[in-house]
Amino acid sequence: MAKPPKNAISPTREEDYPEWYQQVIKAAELAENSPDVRGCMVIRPWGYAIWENMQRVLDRMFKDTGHVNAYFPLFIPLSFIEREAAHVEGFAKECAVVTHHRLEPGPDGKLIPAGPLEEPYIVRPTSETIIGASYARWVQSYRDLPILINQWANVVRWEMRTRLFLRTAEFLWQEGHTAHATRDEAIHETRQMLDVYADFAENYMAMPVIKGEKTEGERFPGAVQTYAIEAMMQDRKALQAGTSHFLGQNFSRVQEIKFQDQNGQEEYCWTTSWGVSTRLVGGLIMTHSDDDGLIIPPRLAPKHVVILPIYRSDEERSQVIPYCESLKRELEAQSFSDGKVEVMLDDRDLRGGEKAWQHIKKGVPLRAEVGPKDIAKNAVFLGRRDTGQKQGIGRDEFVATVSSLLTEMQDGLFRRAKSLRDDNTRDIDNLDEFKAYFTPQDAERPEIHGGFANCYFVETPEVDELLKKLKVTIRCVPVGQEEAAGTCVFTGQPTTQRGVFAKAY
RNA sequence: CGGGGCGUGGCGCAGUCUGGCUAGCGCACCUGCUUUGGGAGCAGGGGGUCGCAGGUUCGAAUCCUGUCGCCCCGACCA
Repeated sequence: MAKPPKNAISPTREEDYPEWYQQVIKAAELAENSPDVRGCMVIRPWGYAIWENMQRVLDRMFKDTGHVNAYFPLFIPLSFIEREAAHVEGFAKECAVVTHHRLEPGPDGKLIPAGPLEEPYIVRPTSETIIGASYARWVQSYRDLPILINQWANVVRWEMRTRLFLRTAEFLWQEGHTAHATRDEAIHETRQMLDVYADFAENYMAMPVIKGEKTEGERFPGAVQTYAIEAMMQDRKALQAGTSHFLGQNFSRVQEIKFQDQNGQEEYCWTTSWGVSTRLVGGLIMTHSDDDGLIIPPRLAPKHVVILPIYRSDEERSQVIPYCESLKRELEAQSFSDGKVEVMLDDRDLRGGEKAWQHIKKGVPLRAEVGPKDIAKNAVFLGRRDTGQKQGIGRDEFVATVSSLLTEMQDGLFRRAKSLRDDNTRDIDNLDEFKAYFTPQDAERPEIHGGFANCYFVETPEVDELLKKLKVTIRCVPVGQEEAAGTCVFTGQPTTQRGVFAKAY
């Protein structure tokens, strides 16, 4: 009857990490590839609930830093995108274009597009240009500044190869767009939002990140500076989890976003943009989950506790269910993080084992099994998702400590993720070591290897070529590093620039 | 865009080379009984016309032609 101990997810992370990732998403019912629309995903209720929690927390953080929400059109006139040269270069190859506004029956009875548009629209891949057009109309005087607006939206980028949450043709995100009177103020805004993202990643997602600046080659098309937070996944690859761009006056010049300053001088605004997307859900999955499926940090979990009633007869049921319901109410009266403890009572007609496994795979932090034996002792049998630990605990003690237990789990997940990153980060100062670090033992079936490498470097075409060959990228130059002189690992040239290198998603 | 592969119940597949009874199997699903504290067992049951179109044939999932879609590798991917 008892099955041999087995992991819920197959393959394991060690066996095949990319496939494991797919299977975790499937087993946790987070999302699926749309069978009808190429490259797009269906986000299922459990996955969407995680995104909603992310939204709720971030939205409050944005408002606490003075931002307001607004909404701009899904479509952008083709000519808007053309205005900023680097911007065109970056996005032209992956745009969905709307050319008609009507369907008519064709000769074979099938519908064909009709009513061609005078100027085609593109579906926004990002909204700098369409939002900038509004800003140009709204701003006249320095008194109109700053504009601090965020938009929650979907965007479309016609990607060749997609992966659930990490890169999909359509995805959900927020994009902040701000306009300022001075360069310093805009730079401050850019850095402030980078800090907000890092705060969110570390304190809510329990995902340690490195804040850094992107090199020229990795910059947002049209930006003067791009900052990002970079996280390490369990396969030791890097994930860019959020970006904050200082756009200088590049966009304001081509869009005529200008104002009169105190001296009556006409000036162009300094603008910024910043965003995080549903990719964060992918980051959350790959940071914490194990070979039994998803693990959700409690502060973002849609449900913190699932109560699993156990009974054999109607008679037992009539005893167990009321006990569970009152336990649920008591737990829900407890506060956790910035809300209450979220509890679900799972009274579905399924076998106990199967039911328990479903919640394990979905990453619910705590499972409380309650049967007649527990009730006799006024206790529950508690399982922790993060450590796998299970033990009986008195009901009153459980209720009294649930909040601190969740906090302990949240902190533990962060520490575990940080150890993984720290253990797989090293300073490298010679090229042979660099190559060895990033070269798999078995090229046919690459194993988990490498990690983050901190190296002095200069950016040259030859260096880019070598990195490309190794499939390694410069993730960022961390902010707040103390300046020191070193030697470029690749060219031997003296430099003070020190960056984080890694394979990346 | 170049190379390779695949379309058969919800999912995963066999059958195709060598056309032939009513198109099978596993999982999932439904019902009943026995079970139930880490993924249950037995019995019964529902569901597919074989991607699509045309052709060859007494007969096509199977052969031929065309077409559509998807996947993998490469290229590409702020």
